Amino acid sequence: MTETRLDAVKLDGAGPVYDQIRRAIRDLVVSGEWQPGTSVPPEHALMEQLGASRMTVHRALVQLAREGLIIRRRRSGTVVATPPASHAMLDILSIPEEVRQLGQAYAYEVLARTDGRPSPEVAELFGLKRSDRIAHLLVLHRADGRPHVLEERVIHAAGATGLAGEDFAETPPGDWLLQHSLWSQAEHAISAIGAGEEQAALLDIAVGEPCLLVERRTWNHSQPVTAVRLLYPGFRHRFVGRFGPYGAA
Amino acid sequence: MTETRLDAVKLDGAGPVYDQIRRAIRDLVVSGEWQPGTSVPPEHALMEQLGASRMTVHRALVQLAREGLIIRRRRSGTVVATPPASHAMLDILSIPEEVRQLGQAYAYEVLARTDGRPSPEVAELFGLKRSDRIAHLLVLHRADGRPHVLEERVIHAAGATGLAGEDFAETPPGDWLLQHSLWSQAEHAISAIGAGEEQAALLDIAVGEPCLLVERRTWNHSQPVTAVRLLYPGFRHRFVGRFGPYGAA
DNA sequence: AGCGCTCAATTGCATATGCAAATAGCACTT
DNA sequence: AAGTGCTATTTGCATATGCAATTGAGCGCT
Repeated sequence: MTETRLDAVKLDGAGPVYDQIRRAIRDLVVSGEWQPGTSVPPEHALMEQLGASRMTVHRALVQLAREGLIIRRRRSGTVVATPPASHAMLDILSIPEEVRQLGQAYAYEVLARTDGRPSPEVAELFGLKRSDRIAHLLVLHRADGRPHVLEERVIHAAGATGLAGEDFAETPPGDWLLQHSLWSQAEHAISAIGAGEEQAALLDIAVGEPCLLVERRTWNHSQPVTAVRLLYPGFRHRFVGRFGPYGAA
Repeated sequence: MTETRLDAVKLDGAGPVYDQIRRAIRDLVVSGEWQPGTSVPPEHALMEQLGASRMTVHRALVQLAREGLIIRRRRSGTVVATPPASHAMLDILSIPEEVRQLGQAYAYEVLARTDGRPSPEVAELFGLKRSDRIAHLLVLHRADGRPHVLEERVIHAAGATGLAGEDFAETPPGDWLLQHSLWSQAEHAISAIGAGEEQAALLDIAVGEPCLLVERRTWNHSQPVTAVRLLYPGFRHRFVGRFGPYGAA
């Protein structure tokens, strides 16, 4: 349990004190400066460091805990939570996991990879400079041997450390990115489209067969990280969500 | 601004006091007993009624406000919020709104309506008894005159007051239900499917054209309210969502 | 009627204080 | 080694208190 640097918590004087504290700590967490697993200073320490009462510090920490950024336990103290990227989001992000949860055998092949500069279309789509270095991948995921989803992905080298030396033989790029990149923003778009010729061949379906197209782009503090297009044969996939009128259940 | 009944707030003695208060008021709101717009008793009143300190009452109310169930303003007091069903959820629920936000003219036709008992399939799909009374509707929504989405809907009469006397001439059923029913749970499923013959004719597209199928079922405290299948021509629709690793942005 | 002023109701925030509950770590025993 | 119990640390909860900020409502003046 590594220690965190206490003097890293700095207030900005804007708004209520408890909220300054909350934002200060939140920023340290989401920026990665306080890594998951490191322990947050106890209320007494923050109280002295910041010159606020314990209840005020408490209020900030309680709120952060409710937001899931930190985990608090009596006596053992407060630690930075491991980001839900590897939990809640995993359902959507990790295809191997998705397939295994269906009780099917997972496998994948990297069909193509090109490293270099983005084409004009890719640069446009993603807001990249033509001079940025990227990797362009085409991956086919299989469930019980049958084609499950076709993945076309662009990875921005600057956002993923160790990209050049990785051949994705062990881990498909989506899962690899979970380990080797950070993201703060994501955008999803879902639409329906007919399979093109090449796509149909790879997915082993008829040309024009309806498919779900999931497009996802992720950024880390406005720097692009990756963009992906996932093409699912439509008839055997559904995306399901449950919620109540006041939010997810 | 109607008044709320103060003695309706009852604690159950389970867990922290602030949370008992929070749940007590939340239940009054989500059950509809405290209607949107009615004013919640001020902190002092609750404090006396419940024998808790103001800060404790305050804590419960602040949390409810953050959850969006109530709205608090100094001096004017606290009122029950109008359910986000007509706000956040509206984006998805109200097709007229969706079309108008695209800057297109909205129109709709009720193509068919049957009132009676559910067929075995409908009963199965929805967990209804064969003896329940339902309405079965087929509605076509148009944007700028062109078919926009095809809606097939089942409404459980017991969950929607005034269903029998409503002909949906003024308001399409989805929007009408927002006014005349409550829901506490919803489930969405999105998939891709090719248009069938009848569907293609109605939507004015080719048979087999890829479409987005959105299926939604809603319940009110485990009692079915409505189920709907929305069929969107795929090429001109996308569902977009944005979020960060710690939740929606 | 309209305008501006004051007053008081109500929520927002922060502090100080005390006790309760959980438990990590340690000393001690078996 | 394994259990057993004590103690100190840390968070959780509730209270009492005081002041600040906002603003609806009434009042008085023109």
